[in-house]
Amino acid sequence: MYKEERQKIILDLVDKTRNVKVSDLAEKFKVSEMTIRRDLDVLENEGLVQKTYGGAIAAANLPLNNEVHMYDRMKLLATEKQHMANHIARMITPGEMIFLGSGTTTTFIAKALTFRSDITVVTNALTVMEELATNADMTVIGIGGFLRRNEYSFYGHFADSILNDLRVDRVIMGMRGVHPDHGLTSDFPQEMQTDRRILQTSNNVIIAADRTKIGYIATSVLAPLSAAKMIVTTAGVNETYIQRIRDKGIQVEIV
Amino acid sequence: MYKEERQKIILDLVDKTRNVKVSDLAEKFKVSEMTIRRDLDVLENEGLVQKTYGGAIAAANLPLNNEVHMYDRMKLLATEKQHMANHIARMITPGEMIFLGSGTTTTFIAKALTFRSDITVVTNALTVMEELATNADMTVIGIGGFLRRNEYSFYGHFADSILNDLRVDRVIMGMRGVHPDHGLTSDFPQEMQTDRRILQTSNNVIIAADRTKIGYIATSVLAPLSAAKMIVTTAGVNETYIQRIRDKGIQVEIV
DNA sequence: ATAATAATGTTCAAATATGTTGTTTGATTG
DNA sequence: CAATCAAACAACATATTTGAACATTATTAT
Repeated sequence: MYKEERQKIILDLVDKTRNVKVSDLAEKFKVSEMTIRRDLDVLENEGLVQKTYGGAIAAANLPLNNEVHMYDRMKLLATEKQHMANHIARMITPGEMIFLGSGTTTTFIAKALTFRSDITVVTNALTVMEELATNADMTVIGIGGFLRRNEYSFYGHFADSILNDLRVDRVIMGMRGVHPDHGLTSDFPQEMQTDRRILQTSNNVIIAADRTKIGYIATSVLAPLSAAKMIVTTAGVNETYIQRIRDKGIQVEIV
Repeated sequence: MYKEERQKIILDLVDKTRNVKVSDLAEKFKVSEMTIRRDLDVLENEGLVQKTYGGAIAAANLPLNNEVHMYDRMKLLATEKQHMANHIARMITPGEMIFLGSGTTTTFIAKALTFRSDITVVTNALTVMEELATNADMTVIGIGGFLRRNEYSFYGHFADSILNDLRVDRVIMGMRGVHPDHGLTSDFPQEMQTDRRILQTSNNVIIAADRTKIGYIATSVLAPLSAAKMIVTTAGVNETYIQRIRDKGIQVEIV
């Protein structure tokens, strides 16, 4: 792995978790802590993260004149996700009952669905519930359970028991890692059981995963790739992975 | 958590609530009070807060943004409910597992509980989930179900089935009507079943009902008064009703 | 292949974050 | 206003992290 890749992944992690540890990263990438520090130095100089004693957090403030790059990147990432979201939202036909998972993209999808009153949305994402509670008027079913704070999602056996009784036309969820051989993986083992149940509530599963997630292998294996019917990702994705995923009979759309 | 994050959160809190206590912060972040003082020193040196004896307040020179105004205005309008909320919040002892229903007052209670990491909160209120997801760190269990939009609550048989498996130390909920003879009544028949289950999850039920609710009879009869252990209401309430409620052995507190 | 360059690893003294203790300072109340 | 008690602080203790300097390994160019 090149240091550029590593740094990109670190940046993604910081964006997502808001806080990383040097020791964790060193272990994760199997490099010395010194190397991680040097990576963080680079990222800090580009204004992308803020180093702390022991690790780093997301950059404190918006870029100054010379660092417009970062702003553009953020905007671009947001636009890409927005794009994916709109694309997926257009697939949903009147009368459908869909499940929406947690994550930025699915929240965008919820936003795109607010004017649709002819569908039913089931979700375990607090952000989706909020969006649809205030700005929409379709039927919304929330999945209860334990609150997972940094993801704003609900999981655990209470969630599972509701999911047991549900069957939906379509499942739409994000995924931390999508790999041709290792399948669908996530970062939070505690939510594994719940995520698996979600996948089982329909055989029409759409995975929304931007290009950084394709080829990535996270810690918890949720299901083989065949659990998904379609992967929606963003431009610039590694084509080799895409080919191998398509070879497995999974539809892939790049938007 | 890094000190930078902690300081950021402290700053947010100061902005939001106008004043923080060293002891509360130390407990919330599980660090020593000395550490909090050092954090406040940093923030004070940056001109972001002003230290006081026992805590800190927002820096005097900071322009009051709309949000703060809004908060203050809300607080002013809802002083009575705020009062009730604080009163009830103080009853909750460490280690307790409580149920919080939906409504303005219970949302205020949630706000008052954000500092408490030693309790578990079960709720069917979207507003409570939001509040506790962003500003607190105790265990939160959400009750799923159908979303009731104008009340931001969840109800229905999915909710019921989770409630079936739960038993809490204390139930705190609002009530549309509280009458000595007609008992506890609500306005939304569809939620009746769920509300009844909620009442059954503990025999320590506290009803928060401002003075306008006492003596009122709404359309759906949920339970006789004896389902409640205590009614908390506001000054100016009709004393005749209060007497008759007390005669039934229900504790009444007027705050 | 060999040299040149870049990336990464290693070591260790200095720096940092936090806790602890004993003392001082400030607020409150009879 | 003195007594009292909680809060603040200074000073020290400790565990962890850092970064400069140098060593080693990988990559690229000649």
